[in-house]
Amino acid sequence: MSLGERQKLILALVIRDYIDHAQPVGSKKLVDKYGLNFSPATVRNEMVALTESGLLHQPHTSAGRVPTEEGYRYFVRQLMGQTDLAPQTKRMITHQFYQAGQDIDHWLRLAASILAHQSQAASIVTAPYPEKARFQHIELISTIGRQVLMVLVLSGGDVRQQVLTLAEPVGQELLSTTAAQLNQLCQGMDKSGVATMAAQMDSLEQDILNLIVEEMDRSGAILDGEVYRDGLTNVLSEPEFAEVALARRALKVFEERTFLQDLLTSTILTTNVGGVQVLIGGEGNWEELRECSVILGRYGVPGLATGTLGILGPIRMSYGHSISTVRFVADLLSNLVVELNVG
Amino acid sequence: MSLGERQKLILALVIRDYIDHAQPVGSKKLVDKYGLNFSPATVRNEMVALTESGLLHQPHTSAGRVPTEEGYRYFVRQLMGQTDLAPQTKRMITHQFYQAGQDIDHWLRLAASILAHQSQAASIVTAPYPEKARFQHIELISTIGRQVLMVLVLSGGDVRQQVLTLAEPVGQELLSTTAAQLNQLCQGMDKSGVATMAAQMDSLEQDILNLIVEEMDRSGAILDGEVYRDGLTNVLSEPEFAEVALARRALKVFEERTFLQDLLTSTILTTNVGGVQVLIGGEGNWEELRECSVILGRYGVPGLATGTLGILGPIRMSYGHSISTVRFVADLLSNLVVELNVG
DNA sequence: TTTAGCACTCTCAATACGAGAGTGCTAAAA
DNA sequence: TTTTAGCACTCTCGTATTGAGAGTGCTAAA
Repeated sequence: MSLGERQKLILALVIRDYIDHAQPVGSKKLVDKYGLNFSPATVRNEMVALTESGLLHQPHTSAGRVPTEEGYRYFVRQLMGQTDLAPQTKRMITHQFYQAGQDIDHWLRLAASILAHQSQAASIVTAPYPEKARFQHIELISTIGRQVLMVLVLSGGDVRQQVLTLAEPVGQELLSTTAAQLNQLCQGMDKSGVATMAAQMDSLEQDILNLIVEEMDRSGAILDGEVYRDGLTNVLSEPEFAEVALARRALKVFEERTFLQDLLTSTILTTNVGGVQVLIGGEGNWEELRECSVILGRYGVPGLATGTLGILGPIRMSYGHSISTVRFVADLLSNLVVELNVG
Repeated sequence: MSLGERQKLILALVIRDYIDHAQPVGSKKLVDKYGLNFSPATVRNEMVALTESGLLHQPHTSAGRVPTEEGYRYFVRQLMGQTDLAPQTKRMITHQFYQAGQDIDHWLRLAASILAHQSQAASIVTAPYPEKARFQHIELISTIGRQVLMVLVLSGGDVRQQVLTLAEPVGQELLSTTAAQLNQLCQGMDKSGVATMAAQMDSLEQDILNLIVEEMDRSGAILDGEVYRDGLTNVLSEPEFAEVALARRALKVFEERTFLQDLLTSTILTTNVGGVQVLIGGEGNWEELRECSVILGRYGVPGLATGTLGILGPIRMSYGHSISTVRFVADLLSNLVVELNVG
C-alpha cells in the first residue's frame, strides 16, 4: 500500500482531527480548518481512494470519514514519526519522581498515576522482576509462636519474604545459626543448585531450602508481584465507552489477573527494554480489546530485572503523546532499577 | 414513624421485588406475584401512606412505586432482621480460603474476590494494621553496594522492610553485630522508647533507629499498606450506572486513595470489629456516593491488628446477602489474624 | 488534473400518536 | 369502619413522520 503525499497528509489530518473531536470529519471542514490549498472536491477524491484502501471508513453515505483500525496502524507506524514530550512536561514528571524519594513502591504507584493522568487512560505498572535469580542471603526471624519469617535476598537486590510455620517452636539463636550455615552453603547458587542442596538435607533445613526454591521459581513469572493500576475511571469518560458493556469488557482485561497475564506474556516477549508495543483494536485475536488500544513498554535492565508498564484507552487515542509518555516513564524507571542495583 | 404490620409487609415486598428486577412495582403485580390475601386497591391505599411517610416514591403519576433511600434504611434497620449465608455458600467460601494456604497476601486478595463475586459489586480490603506497635526484632542485610535492607518485625507479627542507602559500603558482619546489639537494646520498646534511644546514639545506629521510629509511626495510619480491590467492573453492569458519569463518580471513591482514606477513617472509627456499617445513598454528605451504598466491616483483633473490608454497589443492592457476606469474610480474616499471632 | 455545481442520501432532533401499565377516587360491599 | 370493584385519568415508551443540515458522488467545465 503506497499512498501519495497528499493522501498521507489528508489521512494524518483526518486522524488528528478525529482524535481531538471524536466526530466524523468531512472534506469542507478539513479544508477550512487547516487552510489546505486545494478544494474540498479534491479532498473528496482522495478520500474515496483512502476509503478503498481500507484506511478510512464512512459511518454512512453522507457522513464524514472516520479512521479504520488499519488507518490508525498506518498512521502510527508510517506517518507519525518519533514524537517526544514537551520539555516542561518532562521536567514536571521528573520532579514528581524526584520528590518520591527512593521507595520503589512509591515510584511504581507514581508511575501508574502519571501514565493515567498524561494519557487520560487506564494505566498499569508491574513491579520489576529479576530474570535469573541467584541466592544471595537469607535471614530467619522468629516472630510469634511457631511462625518464622524468612527473608530471602536474591541477586539484583530482589527481596522476598515468606512465613513458615514450624512443627514446634524454635529459638531465635538456632534460627540464626541455621541461617548463617545456609548462607555459607548456598552463596551464589541458582535454583537447581539450591534444589540439589535441599535433597541432601533433612527436616528444618530441607523445608527452608524447598521454600527458597519455590521463591526462586517465581522469579520466572511475569506477573508475580504487585500490580499497580490507575485511571480506570478515565476510560469511562470517553464517548466510545458510553455503552457501559464495552467499557466493562475493556476494563476487565486490566482488572483480572489472568487476562493481564496473557496480555503481558504474549506481547512482552517480543518487546525490548526501552521499546514500546502498540496494540490497536485488539489486533491478534484479543476479542476483549476490540474497542481499545493498548500501549505497552518494558523497563529495567535486561538480564537483571525488568518490569512492564502500559496504558489502555480507546482506539481514538493520542498515540504520539501516549507513546512518548510510556517511553519516558519507562526510562525513568529503568534508571531507578540501575540505581538500586549499582547503589 | 410507626408502620402497621401490613404496611411493613408491603414495604418489604416492594423493596425485595425492586432489588431483583429494578422496575417500579405496582399494586396488582404485587398481589398476584406474592399471593396476598387482600386486594390491589388495599395495597394502593397502603402505598399512599408509605409514600407520604417518605419510604416509597413514584417516578411519575402512573408508575409503580420505588423505594426511597429512607425506605431502604428502614428496611435494613428495622425489617430485614439478621440474615446469614446459606451453609453451602459458607462451606464454599471457607474451602477457598483453606486452599489459599497461609499467605496473607493470598487471603486478602481472595477476600476481595469473594466479596466482589458474592455481592456483584466492587470490593475493597485493606491489610491489617497493628494498633500499638512494639519493637520486636530487626535484621540488617547487605544487598548491593551501599544498599542495606532493613527488616523490622513489630509486635503482632507485623513485618516491615525498608531500604536505606549508606554513605559508604559496610560489610555484612558489621551489620549483623549492629543488628544484634539493637535487638538487645530495644526489645519490647514502643515508639517513644526507640526515639529516646535514637537520641543517645550516633551515625549508623542513629540512622537506623530513626528509620524504625518512622516505620512505627506509620502503624497508626489506617490506609498505610496495600489495598486490595476487585469487581470494579461489576458496578458497570448495574442498570443504575448506565449513565457512565455516575459510574465514574462512584468508582473514583474506590480508586483514589484520598477519598478512600476519608471514607475509611470517618466510618471505621465508629465500627467495632465484627460489626458492619451500612451507608445508604451516601448519607452523611458523601456527594460522590449519592447513587451508591457502601457496606464496611472491620476485622482482626482489637488492640493488636485490625483491617477493613467492604463493598460498594448501587443503592438497589441485596443488603441481606451483602451484609452477611461482609460479616462472614470479616470473621474468617479475623481468625487468620488470630492464627498468625497465636501460631 | 482540479474544481464548481448540484442532486442525492442519510442522520438527527422534534413532533405526534396509540398502547399499556398503574394510579386515585368513588361508591358499594363486608 | 375497612375492604374492594369499577372506572376515568395520567404518564411513559415505542413507533412513525417530517424537515433541516451535513456531506457525499458525479458530471461537466476550467
